[in-house]
Amino acid sequence: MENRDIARILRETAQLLEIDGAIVGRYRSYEKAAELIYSLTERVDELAKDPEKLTELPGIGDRMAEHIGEILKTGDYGLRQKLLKKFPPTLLDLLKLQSLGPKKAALLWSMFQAATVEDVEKLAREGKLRDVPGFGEKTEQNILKAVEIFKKSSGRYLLHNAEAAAQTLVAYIKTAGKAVESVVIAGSLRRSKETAGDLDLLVTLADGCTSPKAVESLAEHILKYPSIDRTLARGENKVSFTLGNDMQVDVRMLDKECFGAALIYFTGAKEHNVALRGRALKMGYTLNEYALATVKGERRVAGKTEEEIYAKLKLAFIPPELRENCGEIEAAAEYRLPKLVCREDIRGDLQMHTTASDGKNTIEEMAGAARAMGHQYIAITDHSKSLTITNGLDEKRLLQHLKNMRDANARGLGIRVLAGAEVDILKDGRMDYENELLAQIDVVVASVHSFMSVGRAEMTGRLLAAIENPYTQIIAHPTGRILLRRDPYDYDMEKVLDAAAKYQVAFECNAYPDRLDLNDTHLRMAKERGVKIVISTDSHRTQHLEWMRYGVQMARRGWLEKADVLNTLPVEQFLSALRPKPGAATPAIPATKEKPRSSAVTKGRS
DNA sequence: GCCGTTTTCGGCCCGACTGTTTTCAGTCG
Repeated sequence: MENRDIARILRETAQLLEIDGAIVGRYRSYEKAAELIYSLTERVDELAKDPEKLTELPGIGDRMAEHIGEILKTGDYGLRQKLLKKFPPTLLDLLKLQSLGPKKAALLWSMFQAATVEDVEKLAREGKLRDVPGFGEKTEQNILKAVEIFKKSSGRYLLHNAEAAAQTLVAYIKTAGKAVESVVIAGSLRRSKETAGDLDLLVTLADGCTSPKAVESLAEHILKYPSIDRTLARGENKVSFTLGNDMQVDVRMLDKECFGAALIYFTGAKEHNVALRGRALKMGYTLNEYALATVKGERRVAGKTEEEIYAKLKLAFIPPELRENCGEIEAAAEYRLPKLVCREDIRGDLQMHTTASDGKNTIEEMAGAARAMGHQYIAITDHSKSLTITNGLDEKRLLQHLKNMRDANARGLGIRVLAGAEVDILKDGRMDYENELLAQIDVVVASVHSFMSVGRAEMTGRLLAAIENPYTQIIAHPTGRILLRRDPYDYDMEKVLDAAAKYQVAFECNAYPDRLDLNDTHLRMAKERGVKIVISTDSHRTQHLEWMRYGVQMARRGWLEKADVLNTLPVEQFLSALRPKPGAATPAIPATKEKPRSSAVTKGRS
């Protein structure tokens, strides 16, 4: 059983308990257990073989360990089933509606047996909600709006779209003039999470501009932003609104003395903040968005910078990408946080397409753009023959394309061009080209593009077969997810990564903003097994090469260091670090048998 | 249900804001 399934059962139990009116602490312990398990890199079913291991986890006691045991054994949990006899499962959907929480949902159920979003919408349209205790006309309207948003969007946005929206807004807020000291993007965007649900902006006020009146006029300015659709809240130091695409924006305006505390607070993740506050309390401090202060006497201890707050909490500075309460606080306490890979470490890009298949630019154009970005090498990896929709290359065209890439490289483009290919992994796990041909490709990138729903066992076998093929060097976009549109393929990631480690096959961290694949958890799993990562953009035009930074951000979220990422190496070292081809000549001993092939490679490498 | 250099009981992160109330519960991040 996967951790996420266990976490889901516990989370639903927590929500049902809250609807049922359980005391705060009880449902929170289920919530905390769910969050912990969701973010764990070790498998809970493995850990649970030794019950002591489970109770060593923070927030898991004897009782919770028993419950987890029950979930692993039966696939479900008795208390959850019992609560689902009392409340229908669709009631949990209601919690996704803005302004409707567990208390109000429970009330609607008890008064009207309303259990679905449609039920609630009907009640609101009929004007029946306004008379419910604790509701009113305004709440009724808010619920109708929430239903509308619920129906038409997933409520999340791709990282690069959210970033573009945020930057435009930041530039606008800065036009307020001298009242604004700084405007920074916080929230999940600062953590580089692959999708954002909303934008969090932090505005610090310049000296002499902190009076209520000055803040009021700044809020006025912000709310005149032309793309605003609806103002949600307007208080003394906070404004919230939605943009035309329903993206919610929260802006907090604070004194610059609070900057560090506020930035930690608004960067999150919520779970990280909760854990930090817990640590603060144990040390006799209390932490909020204004400062770190002593519990007794409320003496201010820190607040101006994030660094000083982490330092007072006896923690190393935690980079935003790691702030998910996934072990980063423990690591920071022992000063063993990873030194994360950064964009400047990257020397090459190992997946991109040209006009030979479905790309928009030529070999020379891609090479020129990559050189201009400072890359030292690229692999051009057009699609293979089975992927007809992309104009995939058959054997004859591939041979010609390999020659074209090598010729272009030989002409000297100021960047090393490796003659690669993105080869389809067929339904039965065979590769789309015969080994004889694969042997002639400098960098063999393998990936799945078809039959994505074959089932877990078959998909696992398929990837294992691909990895066992001696010519496979990199597995590209390994889970196949398309963010907000397509789920990852289902397969046994542990098993497949173990095989990748055994056969020295690298996994890709695909930087294409719709993919960002592998995700953070899988990257950590790969790192733990010693599987090396290649960050590639999967560019289909020159502009896409810039997306490398999203791949690096994802790699950082996966705790990767420079040494974990192969394309931080100079080209010769990179090639040596890839899985060696069968019978390939080592640099010292030329293999006469392989002469035609190795001479081609040698030429390519010149 | 978890947990302890205040505690084996009684808390559980913390504050802003709204909308309904007439001093505060619920929701949200």
